[in-house]
Amino acid sequence: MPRPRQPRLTRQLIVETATALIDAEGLPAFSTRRLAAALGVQGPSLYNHFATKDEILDAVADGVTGAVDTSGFASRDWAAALRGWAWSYRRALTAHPNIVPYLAQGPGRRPAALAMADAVYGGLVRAGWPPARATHIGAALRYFVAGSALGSFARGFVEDPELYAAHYPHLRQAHRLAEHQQSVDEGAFALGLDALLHGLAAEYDRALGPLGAVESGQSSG
Amino acid sequence: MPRPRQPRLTRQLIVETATALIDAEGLPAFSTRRLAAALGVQGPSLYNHFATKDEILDAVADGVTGAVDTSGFASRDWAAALRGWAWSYRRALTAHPNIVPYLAQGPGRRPAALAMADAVYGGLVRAGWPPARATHIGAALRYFVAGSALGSFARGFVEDPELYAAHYPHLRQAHRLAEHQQSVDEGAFALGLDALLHGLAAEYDRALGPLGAVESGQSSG
DNA sequence: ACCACTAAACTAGCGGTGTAAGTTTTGTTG
DNA sequence: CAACAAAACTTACACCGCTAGTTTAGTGGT
Repeated sequence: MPRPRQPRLTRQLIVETATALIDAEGLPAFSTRRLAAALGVQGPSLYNHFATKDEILDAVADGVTGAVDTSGFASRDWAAALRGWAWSYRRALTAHPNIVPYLAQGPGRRPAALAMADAVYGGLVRAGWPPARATHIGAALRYFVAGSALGSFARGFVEDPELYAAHYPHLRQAHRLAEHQQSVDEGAFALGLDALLHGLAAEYDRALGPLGAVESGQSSG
Repeated sequence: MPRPRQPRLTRQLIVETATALIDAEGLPAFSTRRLAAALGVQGPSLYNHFATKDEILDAVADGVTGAVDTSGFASRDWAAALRGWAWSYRRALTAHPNIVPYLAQGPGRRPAALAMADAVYGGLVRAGWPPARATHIGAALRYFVAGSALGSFARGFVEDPELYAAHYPHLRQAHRLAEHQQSVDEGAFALGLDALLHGLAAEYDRALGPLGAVESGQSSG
């Protein structure tokens, strides 16, 4: 049954199905043959549209990153923009937690990720941060967001609390919290983000003077 | 050639060889057959000592985590202890960057990771942090360290700077820095860690009073 | 209207993977 | 010395990513 009247496969359709499949069954269970089956097609047919499995995963990851909102850098002060970006970034990743391991480790050439980095870097430089500092800040926040989305020890705790209690006495309490895994993760994220931004604000004042350099892209210094 | 006079395989020997192999050739290239070959043995022989490939990887990951130094929590104030731990943690991960993706995504039951979490949590609580806060702080720092070890955009930038310059104007400078990838990563880590600790210190003073609660485990409050 | 060409599916198959099953021999223990 | 466990072996299964070659439906040119 070759060359149907209407193509059954599209890059977009493949990516959407792949995303749904990964969301539903996890990254290890995701294979080209299974993806093809979900599309009603034989395995190798995918290679008419993508050169490699990683290229498909890159497209999926790019779709996830593309949902991140960086508009704050155009309208708000750098700290508020960073905060909004970080939360949006986190939301995008936790919406598709199963591709995060791939996304986090990946160089790859994913336009959305580069566009995001560009927006953050540009916004920080425009706010007066020295270029090198802007690079570091963007990277540090990415580290934090990606790490938080990757998974917590809470997820790793086993069901039986008694099993570890004897060996690791302090974890008794923390262990109980594993039930509220998600809220722990979010609480840790909120706390860490606040601390990071607080520290950055102090650094900003120290390095650039409390007068503030170029505040919002207006009026030079 | 079954059952040699002296066993050729040991759990320890397997883990050591696996670590070396992953360090040398990367995680994707690591397979049970290749590991067995490196040990002068057929593939399935490994299963006399480990039930599954993941169990081997868990052991490797545990070995890496085991090198993290948490002794600071016994001797220094919480902020210094956190700083020392974070750097030690980072050093342990960057010493074996290739298993980090596995380690980061994995819950797994790895005693060293649990011992580490226990030491951090205990140290923070002893310093006066409320238990919930201690959990969050430990998690936030793990997020940051794991994220930073996983990979930076610097590593992801392609060789040809001109290729992206047109599309993402702000990245021109950052792009050049890709050559100094390692120093960028480390700079971002140092900056982020300082900011985090600064923010936490402020929070500590605000929440527990500038007098400090129980400073070093002595003298109740 | 025909013909060449391309696109998009197919089938067949290669080399590799993790691991289960059963075999054989060695070392240890009652 | 017999019985048993341990630790290697061989064989084999189902799956993996991907290549190669085949077949046909649609498309552009004359």
